[in-house]
Parts: sequence; structure tokens; C-alpha cells
Amino acid sequence: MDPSLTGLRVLREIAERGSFTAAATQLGYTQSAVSRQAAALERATGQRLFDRQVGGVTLTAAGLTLLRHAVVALDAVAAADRELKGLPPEHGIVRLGTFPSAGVLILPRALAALRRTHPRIRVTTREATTPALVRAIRARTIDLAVLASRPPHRQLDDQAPPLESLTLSETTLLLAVPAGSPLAAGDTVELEALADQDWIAGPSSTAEPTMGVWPGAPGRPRIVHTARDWLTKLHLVAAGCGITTVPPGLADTVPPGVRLVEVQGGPAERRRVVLARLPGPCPPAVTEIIRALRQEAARQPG
Amino acid sequence: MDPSLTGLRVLREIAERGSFTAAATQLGYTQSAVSRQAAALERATGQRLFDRQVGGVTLTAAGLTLLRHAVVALDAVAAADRELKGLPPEHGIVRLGTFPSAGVLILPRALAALRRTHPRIRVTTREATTPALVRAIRARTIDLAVLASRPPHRQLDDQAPPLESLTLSETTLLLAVPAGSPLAAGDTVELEALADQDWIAGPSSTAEPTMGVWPGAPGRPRIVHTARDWLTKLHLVAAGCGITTVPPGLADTVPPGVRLVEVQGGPAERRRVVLARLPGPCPPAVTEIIRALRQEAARQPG
DNA sequence: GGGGTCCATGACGGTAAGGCATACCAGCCA
DNA sequence: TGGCTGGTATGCCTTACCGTCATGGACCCC
Repeated sequence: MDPSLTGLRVLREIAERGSFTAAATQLGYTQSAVSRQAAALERATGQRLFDRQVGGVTLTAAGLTLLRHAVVALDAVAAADRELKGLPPEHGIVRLGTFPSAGVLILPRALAALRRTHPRIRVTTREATTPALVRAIRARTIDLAVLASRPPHRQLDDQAPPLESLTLSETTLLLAVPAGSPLAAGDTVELEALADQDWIAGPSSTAEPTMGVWPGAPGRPRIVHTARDWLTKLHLVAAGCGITTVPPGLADTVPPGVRLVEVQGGPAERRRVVLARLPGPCPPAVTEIIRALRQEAARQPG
Repeated sequence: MDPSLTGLRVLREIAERGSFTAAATQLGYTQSAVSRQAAALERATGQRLFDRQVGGVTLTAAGLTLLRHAVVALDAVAAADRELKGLPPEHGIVRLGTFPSAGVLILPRALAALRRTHPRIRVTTREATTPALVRAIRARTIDLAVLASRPPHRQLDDQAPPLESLTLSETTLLLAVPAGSPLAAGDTVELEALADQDWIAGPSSTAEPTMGVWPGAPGRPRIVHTARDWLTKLHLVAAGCGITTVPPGLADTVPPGVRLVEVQGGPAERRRVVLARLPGPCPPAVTEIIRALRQEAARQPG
């Protein structure tokens, strides 16, 4: 008895999504089907491949080794498909994953610089949360990820082999306030002044801590708007609808009517932008991207 | 719709065996099942993969490209299987195919020499007919083949890319006769003297010309024994049961009671021992084997 | 403790895979 | 020309698997 191709596909999706249910919806299956496929894989290999934990699953060591080979097999049939369709092979393309706010910061400039210096390198980009990106690296769905990390800066996950990570820049969080607001009076505001404010947050998700609300702000934050987009959030701030947190890289792109101020009186809210990838040989295109990203990160205010 | 793993396995087997029926028996399937799998593959890819000809099938260009990727995928799941079972990975092993009489000639000595100079290189060996070996190279089931070739030395097959071949040695056929026979009187015999003789031939197959009977011998050969094994054939000769052809490499291993003589009066029966492999990068272990085989071939009488 | 989120599992239908028998086709030989 | 011998294709049938639905059980959080 041996694994089926769909089984391997399911394995990869589980590895990437971190749960049977998420993998199922992604693949257009039922959760039940994915559960069965997972069971079939474990039966076929005779080993436990998944660690069922609350809130999802992670791969066991055996699951990771199977995943490693599964990706090779799946990529081979995908390559066959492309080649038989007459499409060009995909190697040389670097798949880059980014956390949401990287998209408006270093990423476009780094890619533009890269296109000038190395026009042959093709890059595809995918935006996702940090844990999703870490899983995607392990599932070999992306080659490189730009991640956000907050103290304490632990390892990205506790699977083997540990991911190779490289700090691109270390910044401190800022607060975006309407230009007319009393909070915009000085260059800094006190933490206590953040009580009883209207907040503009990111999309609320159970997994991630709410983005947009200053961590440790006193009282229960009153979230009046949620928006995914930085531009939306900043324009909401400009319209006086509320306040929100922003990374400092946005400093020179804020629309008129928005002021960025620092917050005093709490712990320093330091953020790192981290580059992560699987350990092992690094193809030249990837090293070039890393070089471009580092160069661009160095040029940012920090 | 995409190909299944068993479909790819069937494809590889068809490529290797050269016919649906042979692939079926090899895989333990019915010919019908293989035919359906082949049809399913062609339906899935939307292209003709097989050239149905009399006596079997060959792969079309599309079939060959699919095969190339299929082998990668199948090897990946095989590697996963091995690794999950705790077996060592198989890379570094060179799979060598040989035509039958190579087994008693250069092969053992070359492998012995290789084991002395490079004990780390593992070699597996498989014996098959020349066309089967050529197909096995294309199916990537073997990495290298030692083939016999007779004039005119054409290309090994007419598929793309053409196989890379390298002549190891060029020899001329000899005749093994019982020591007491009138044929053993001198060092040579005349072609006409071969009429009305008892012959010891190889296993008769419809595909291959009968081995063992001197090509162009006058009259209809009277085959009184057939044997696969060189030692068997030579002992049959020693016992006076008949005569047979042998490659000259056996010269120093013939049992007592057997004499090797040349044949005059016909076209020179030249044979080449040829090394063949797919074009492309050559892993170091393979180059070492090639080196050992060439060295051993050079030390043979030729 | 109730609700939400996750995985497991019994029951069920549809599809596809493989076996069997047969049709069919091309070459070969008498 | 008419079997015979390779080979492939295909209609019919059974079976086994795959995915869905619905439900149950474990766990966390509020």
C-alpha cells in the first residue's frame, strides 16, 4: 500500500494550513475527507504523521520527512503538466512570502531595485500571517519569507530543522493620530492618554493578537473600524475616525491630516523584520533577493 | 484532471518493457488494465503519449517528457518510503545494465577493481537484452548500460535525446569447437566447413537473431541444444555435443576440451561493446564506473 | 457550563479501477 | 488465402475507494 497523489497534496496543504479544516476548505474538500486522507496516509506509511493538538495539527518528524519527498513528487507532476501544456518551466522563480505591512514598505522598492540590477529574476509574492508563512516555508510552497517578530524573539517554530533567520531591521511602533486631535499636539503621547480612544484595528482573528491597537493601552479598547488595508486605515485616521498603530516605515507616505507620534510610559514596542528560509543550499536568485532586501532595509529610517 | 501515481508507474513500465502486455505482466495487472491506464493518462494530459506500432508501443515526444517528470515523482515517493522505513537513502548507488555475455567478461573484473579503488561506490546490476536495456535507460531505471552492437553500428534508438554512447572495445567473433573435432585441427576453419554441424545456440527468441550460430553459415543450422549460460554451452562443446560462437574475451576461461578458432571465408564478424547512457551531467560515481570499465576493457585481449 | 473549534467516524452514493471475455488489427507462414 | 500469433481496444461486471453528510467527542475560552 502506498500513498496517493491526492494524499500527498492533502499532506502538503495540512502542513501549510496547520489544520485539517483549513486544508479542506482550501482544497475544496470536506473536513471529513481530509481527515480520512490523513488517516489513509498514516495507514499507508504505518507511522503517525500528525500531532493532533488543540486548534490544529503539526507534522511529526515522520510527517516532515514524508512532506519533504511529497513536495518533490508534486512539483514533478506540476512541472510535467506545465511542460506538456507548452508553458515555460518555473525554475528560477523565487516565491516570496510577506507579512501584510511588508507589502507597502521594503518590498516594492527592493523588487524594483532587483528588477534594475537583475531583470532575469522572477519573483512571486504572497501575503499571509507569520505562522502561515512559517508553515508555507516548511511546506516548500514559498522559498523565502519576510516576517514580523515582536519580543521575545523566539525561534519561529519548534520543528526540525530550525529555520534560518536573518534580521532585516529593528524598528519601534508608532501611533497614527488625526492632525487636529489633542494627541497630535506634541511628538509624543503618554500611554495613559490612550484610554477611551476610538481604535482602527486590523481584521480581528482569533489566532493573532489584534493589530492596530497599542499593546498595553489602558482599559478595553473600543474598536470602531476594522480594515485590512494600510491606506484605508490611514485615511480613516485622517478623517478623524480613530487612531491606529503603524510601523515607522510608513512615515513618509502618510496622507495629509495624519500625524505619527511616539508613545511614552510603556515598554518600548520594538518590532523586527526578519527574513526566514529553510536551511540548506541557497540558489543564486534567492541570495540576490536577500541582498536587495537587506540593502533596501538599510536605506529605511529604521 | 491529473495523472495518478499508478498511472505514472504504468507509464514507466510501458516505457521500459516496450509493450502494454509486458508491462501488465510485470506489474501483475491485466493487459486491459494497462491499456486503460494508458488511455487515462492520455486523457489526463490531452496528448498522445504512445505510438501504437506492431509488436508494441514506443513513447511519443510528449510521452517522453511526461516520463522524465514521472520518474522524479516515483523516485521521490520511493525515497520517502525508504526513509520512513529507516532504510538508508539510495543515492550513490549506480544501476548498471548489461547484455548477457558482459557478465562473464569485463564486468566482474571492473567491479572488483572499482571496489578496490572506490569502495564507497555501490553498484547494482541487471541483465537484459539490448533493446530492453535501451528502454531501461530511457525509463531511468538504470543509469548506464553495457551493450553489444554489431555492424552496421546504428544509433541505439531513434528517440530524443539521442543516447550518449562510447565504444569500450571492438572484437571479432570466435568459434568454440571440441578439441578432438576435425574443426580443431588448425587455428582457423573455413566458412564452408560449418555446413552440416550441430549447433549450440542461445535461447531462441523471436526478437533477437539466434545467438550461438555463426552468422552466414551455409545451409540451415541444426540446433541441437539451447542454453543461456556460457559455462553450460562451453561444457556442451567440450562434451562434443556441438559447436557455438563465443566472444574472444572468454579465451582464457574455456574449459579443457574446447578450442577457439577463427572463421575464414565470410565477412569479418566484428562486435562492439558499447557503453550507453542518457546525455546530461554525469554523477561522479558513474564516471568512476565508466573509468573502471574502460580500463578493464583495455586490458582485455580485444 | 455553554458555545465554538477542532478532529474522528458510521452510513451512503457515485465513480473509477481492474478483471474477464471478446473484438480487432497487422504481420507471418504454409 | 486462411489460420496463427503477436499485439491493442472495449463492453460488461464487481469491488473498493473516495468524498459527503451527519453526528459524536475532546478541548479551550468566555
